Amino acid sequence: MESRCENCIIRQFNSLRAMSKEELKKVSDSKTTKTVKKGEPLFEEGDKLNGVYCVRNGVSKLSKLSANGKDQIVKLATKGEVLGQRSVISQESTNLSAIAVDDMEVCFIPKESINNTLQKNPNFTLEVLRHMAHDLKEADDVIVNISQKTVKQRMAEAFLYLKNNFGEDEDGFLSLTLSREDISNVVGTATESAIRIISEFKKKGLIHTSGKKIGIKDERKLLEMVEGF
Amino acid sequence: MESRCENCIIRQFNSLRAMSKEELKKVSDSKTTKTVKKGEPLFEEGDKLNGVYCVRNGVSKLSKLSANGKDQIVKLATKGEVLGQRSVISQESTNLSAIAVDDMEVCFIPKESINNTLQKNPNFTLEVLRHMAHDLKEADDVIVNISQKTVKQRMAEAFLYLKNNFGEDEDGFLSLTLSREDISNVVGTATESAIRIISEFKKKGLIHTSGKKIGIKDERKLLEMVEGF
DNA sequence: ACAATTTACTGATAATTATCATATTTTAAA
DNA sequence: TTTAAAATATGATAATTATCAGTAAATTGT
Repeated sequence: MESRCENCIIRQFNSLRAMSKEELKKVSDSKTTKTVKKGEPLFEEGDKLNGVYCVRNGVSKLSKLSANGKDQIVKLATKGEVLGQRSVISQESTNLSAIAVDDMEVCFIPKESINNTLQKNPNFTLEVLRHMAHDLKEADDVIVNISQKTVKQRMAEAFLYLKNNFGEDEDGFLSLTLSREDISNVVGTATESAIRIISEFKKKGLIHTSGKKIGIKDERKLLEMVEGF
Repeated sequence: MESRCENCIIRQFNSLRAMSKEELKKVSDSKTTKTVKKGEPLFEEGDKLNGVYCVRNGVSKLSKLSANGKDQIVKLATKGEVLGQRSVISQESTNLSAIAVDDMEVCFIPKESINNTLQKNPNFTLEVLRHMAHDLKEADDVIVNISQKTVKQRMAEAFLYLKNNFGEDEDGFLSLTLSREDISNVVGTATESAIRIISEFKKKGLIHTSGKKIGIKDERKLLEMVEGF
């Protein structure tokens, strides 16, 4: 496993690619590598972050606790994504928790390295800005989806999203296996409702399951459902 | 009315304050001032923007059309806010429409001025980044609110939001008067449902109305409702 | 000032979604 | 391996919210 940022392929997927060689060296010297086990937090809502986390492996859910005690998952972050940027940039405590959905391997980069580069390298700043602009656009889409689509449509969308972003295994199941509760927290519905819809989709031949694993059977019909047919 | 950016107070509220004198002069020379009448669009979903709009006066709703034909209002932008930034930065067409809720006065700043400064002035880029980080955080809050709160709670929240962000007039009505439909599009519900809840709040003495104007009567109870009591 | 149009409102009802209760299966721990 | 705990599943029911139909009020243009 390569341990120098200069040679890390992961970098190509995030804003760190806009750093200069020297900047990367500094980052690499200051970074630490951590493993986080499934279910453990990288950080929690309200924490003040002393740096960002670059995901090398595994998946993390970014979620926010609501007043009624339910979590809402706002994003699923995987290989190449940088977590905690927003908090470091705005120098506020995070509004989200990051919890490992898989076993993860992450690099922790102290905020000093980031802030330094932000102030000196406009290319890097611009790259971060582009990423954040993209995230914001996605967030707008999520808002519209949640408020204008039915739970059934959002469930269908969630499965397609999981397929497109995390792929399938050899047996045709979604590579990322979420608990029913996590699924309901992505979709923004009660766990029982999510389970019920999974059963319904199964009966209709849209998906198949095996334990908690879910596979997509009829992508077209799922897509039609999202579109509202 | 001052027409040079260098002397414009509005600037203090947005990222333009991080521009240098020379940069501001260039912006000022290239900008054009427009008035937009109530109901008219600044730009529409899918447009490619050739610049950003700095709001001098009035309020604009930023909304996105959903598949079922309803608009979702994602943000209400007022004096000092810069619209279209995201689109210009990511060089994509906008995902949102901006429509005047009031008569507006805006300055249009061609994207060249912005892009130039973004590449040369890290302070400016960082400032824009901070703003975007803030917007993203707010978007997360909206997501959690919509998915975890009831329509009634979101209505209560919307009224408090309008009071806190746009204030009240001499008679105790919210300064920003939205149509019932716009309110429902902010909250993410059917117009009839919004109207029904307004009637209910009125009966309970939480608000009072006069025509389409709405005033807050019992802020505390509204707050309690938002919190879930 | 008046007709035309849009917006606001109300009731009845249907559809969607959440909640509670409980059974079953799976997973983890002793 | 057995037991306990957690996750999944399903039914019954209640609560919430949307939709449709229709009336009243307000706004706009002439």
